[in-house]
Amino acid sequence: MLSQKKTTKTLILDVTERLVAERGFESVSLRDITNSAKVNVAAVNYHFGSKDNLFEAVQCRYIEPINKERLKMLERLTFEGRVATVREILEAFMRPFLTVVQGSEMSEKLFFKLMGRCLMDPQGGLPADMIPGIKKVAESFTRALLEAAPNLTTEHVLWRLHFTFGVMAQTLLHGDLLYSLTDGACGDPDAEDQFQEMIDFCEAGFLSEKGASE
Amino acid sequence: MLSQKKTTKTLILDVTERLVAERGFESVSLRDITNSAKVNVAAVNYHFGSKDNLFEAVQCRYIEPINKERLKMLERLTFEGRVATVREILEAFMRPFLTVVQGSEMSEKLFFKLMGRCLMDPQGGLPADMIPGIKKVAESFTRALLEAAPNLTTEHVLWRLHFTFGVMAQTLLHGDLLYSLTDGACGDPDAEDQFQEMIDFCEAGFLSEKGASE
DNA sequence: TGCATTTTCAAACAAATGCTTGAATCATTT
DNA sequence: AAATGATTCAAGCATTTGTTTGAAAATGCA
Repeated sequence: MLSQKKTTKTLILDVTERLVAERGFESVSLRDITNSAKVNVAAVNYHFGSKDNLFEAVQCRYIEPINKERLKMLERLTFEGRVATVREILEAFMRPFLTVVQGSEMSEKLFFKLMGRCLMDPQGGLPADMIPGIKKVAESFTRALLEAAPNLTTEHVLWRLHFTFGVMAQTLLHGDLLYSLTDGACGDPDAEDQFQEMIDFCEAGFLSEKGASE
Repeated sequence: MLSQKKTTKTLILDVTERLVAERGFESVSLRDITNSAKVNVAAVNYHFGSKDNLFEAVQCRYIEPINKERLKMLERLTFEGRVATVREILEAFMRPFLTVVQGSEMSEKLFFKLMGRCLMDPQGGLPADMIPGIKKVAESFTRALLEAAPNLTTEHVLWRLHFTFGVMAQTLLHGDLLYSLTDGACGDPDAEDQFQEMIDFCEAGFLSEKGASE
């Protein structure tokens, strides 16, 4: 059946990711979760083993699909030895946040906040089983960017990927701030618009000739 | 006397900012602080009133001087109607982190981490008496950037300042990550170098013609 | 149906949390 | 020295924290 009753386990997961998105990992207690989900406290330890494990599950749930989607997009770009542009690569790095949110039942705003927290707060270090995936992403994108901008040293590509990461995390976590801060003067923060703004900014940053080997 | 014994109050402040830099606000307890400072638990409430007040003091201690220095640098740039360049303005926005750390007795690494936390974790919302200063900085820099890049709309300047903020926070908080991650292949993260890399990246991002009114 | 497994529940656990108390100690001034 | 105010201290406060327990309820299977 399509609309079967939610199991306790996924109910806990859903409530947790909502609370974490709103308040951050460190500010969410087990009681906050179980009260909000109308579930017994012991259920968390029964289904997940511990609070830490629950938080790991929350972190993996979307980050893993996003990393897979990133690699898939990148692979398509570099298919049969084709050299992708910096802009295309950055798009492959960022757009998966937009595509994956549509497969979830969270609102865009909450989803982005949750992702921002996962990027900035990685609870107790990154979950161990996520690390290989992350390394793969970092390596693949670094390599692709080196080919796309051959006048940049590895060092510079790493730095600029690092900066791109900062732009992304900041926008995910506080992308709604600009809108509320300027009483809407800064335009409706439509996700696709924000996305294009980020790409514009980071592409230009990447292609800067300053400091590049001339 | 120049080298008088540290008062309990500043001792607490020093230990707190070290622990917060290392672990983040939410993960530091009163006992962590008082044990590490070899001071009675009650001393915190006696000298600061509450844990929240102590954290506010930690946040204000350096951010306020930094914001003052930012405004001073900006004012010097725009003296007598002179129009500053985007690069000069970005430098005025970021360099104060470098100048203020030299006046402190913290290590650069810890200081940057602390600043990153203050920017990303603002504990319980920003301290009330910091908000006017922050607004002043935001307004002044937005105005200056609008003059420096007259082809950009207010909307775009706000977005790009926002992105610049992300680059800065990410680098402050995780600037050491790149170094350790690549086993030093990414070069010694000398603060001045990092600083120039950030400026290069953000200047180019700011000056991007994509999306600007042509 | 009856049995076995899975899931839920109220209750309690020890540990840690921020904060307060009232007496003791220190410093400064008269 | 005496008195006054500022500071330190051990001890305890009430809550909240994550986790465990053992019995009840629900579920799946024979």
